Amino acid sequence: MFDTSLRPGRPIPGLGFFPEKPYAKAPRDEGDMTMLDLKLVQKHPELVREALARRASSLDIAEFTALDDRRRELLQESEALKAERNKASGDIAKAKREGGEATELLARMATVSDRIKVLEAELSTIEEAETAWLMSVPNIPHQSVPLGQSEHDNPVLRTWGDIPAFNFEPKEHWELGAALGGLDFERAAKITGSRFAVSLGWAARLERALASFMLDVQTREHGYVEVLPPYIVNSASLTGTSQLPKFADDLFKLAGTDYYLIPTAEVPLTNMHRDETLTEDDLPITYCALTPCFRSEAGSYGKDTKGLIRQHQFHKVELVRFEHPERSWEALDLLTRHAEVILQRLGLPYRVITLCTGDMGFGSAKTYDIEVWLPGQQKFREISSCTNFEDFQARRAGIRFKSKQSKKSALVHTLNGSGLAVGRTLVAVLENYQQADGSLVIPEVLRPYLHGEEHVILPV
RNA sequence: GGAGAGGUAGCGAAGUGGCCGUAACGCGCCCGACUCGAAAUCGGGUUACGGGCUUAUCCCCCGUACGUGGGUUCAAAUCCCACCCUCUCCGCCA
Repeated sequence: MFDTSLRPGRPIPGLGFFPEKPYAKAPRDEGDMTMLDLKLVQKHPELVREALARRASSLDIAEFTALDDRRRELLQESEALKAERNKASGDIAKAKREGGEATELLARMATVSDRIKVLEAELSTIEEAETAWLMSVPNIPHQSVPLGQSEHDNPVLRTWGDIPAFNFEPKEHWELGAALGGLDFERAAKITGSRFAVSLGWAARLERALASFMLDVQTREHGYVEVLPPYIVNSASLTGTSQLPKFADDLFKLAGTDYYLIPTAEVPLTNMHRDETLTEDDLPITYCALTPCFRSEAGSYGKDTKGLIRQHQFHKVELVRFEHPERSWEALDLLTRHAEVILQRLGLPYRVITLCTGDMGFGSAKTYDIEVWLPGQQKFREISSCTNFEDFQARRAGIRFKSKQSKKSALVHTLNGSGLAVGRTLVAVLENYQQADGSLVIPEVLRPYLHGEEHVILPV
């Protein structure tokens, strides 16, 4: 079975946020570091500062604590006034019922109410600033994450399969796909623009077969519940999974609406349980979905301009897990294995790398990337990214669970990973299964999905 | 797109300015009594979040929340405005 010897150490309690209720309690850690996540900032600024430094974040913690001190001040004054007003309200009601007058009280309450309005106006300004600050703080990397500046510092965790030796010069997938009449980039550019592709005939069928195969393995063998979610989501969902507010430029927004095309099924799947309190027995909840993904690819001009590697639209089978905080680290290992199985069955060589602190995603506590070997490029290329967010997304999205004993609610841990990116898998199949005569052999596991087809032959 | 109805605890639902929001009433759920055990019946309990206090996730005190956001008022579930969602009917549509 799987090698489960990988066991990251103790997690650091997450630092995160939350759109509507930014001051929720953090889940209990195994140790004694029970505290509000804000208190993590307040009581252990050195821990947070160090974590931010590791991610090259320039956020100023003093700025935050100043805001928070002011917030408490305002809150306490306005709450005291509200208590007074509530009490006076009862007295006024009583006086009126008894036919009396309460002119003096009414006058004082008018002043009190005005003061409350002033306080609350300032309070909401402060809270806005505080939330903005919190929203821009990346997650704290797990202590097992290697330090590093960029993708060049990501250590290889393991490799699988042998790099194939070709007795001819292997072609790149776009060349092969075009030659075999399955990929048409020129017409896609006419229909839409650059970074789009038309698949036709065998290529379209092969991609559909790959997607079906992936879904079957994940649902039947790994127990994920198949979901067909909306491909369009609102800004609250994107905030929950942390694409917003910081990464709006990477998204396609529908003009005149609050709607966006999904950049990944992670967004609808994770937001399935936004603002819900689950029961402990519900966990883990595991979903998978095949969806198109839409990305603007802003800032990647000139990269991978040819072929299917970097498209504005691609299909992906995504895996999402909602886990008990005590089990999320073994779940990350499991999730990664679930993605790897697909490549193993397809006979595609790959390696797993651990993203270093400088290369991790914004909300990630730890990420493993799976990279498949592409003979045409003579390179390993990312085909899956498996991440444990710990409570980072759960805090923003308000996803809790109630434990039976303590009756207290805590934040769940969320994880996701591609299982796999379908378009890139097609690329890998093309490049790894190409033959000297320019034809393509269909991987055995896909043949049942293709009515037994074994080859794609070069058209005469 | 047009017309109408609605959104209050886990669910159903009452409440139309203060005496009703730890929210009536019913269901569910938890504990107890009765019972050999169960059902039925009877009694009790059962929102979340924030602030303060605190070693503390207990207790206690205070605040907030009736779809969302504004407004009127000393006081809003209740009155006014805008928006969102659900349902019914009509039109249109794959």
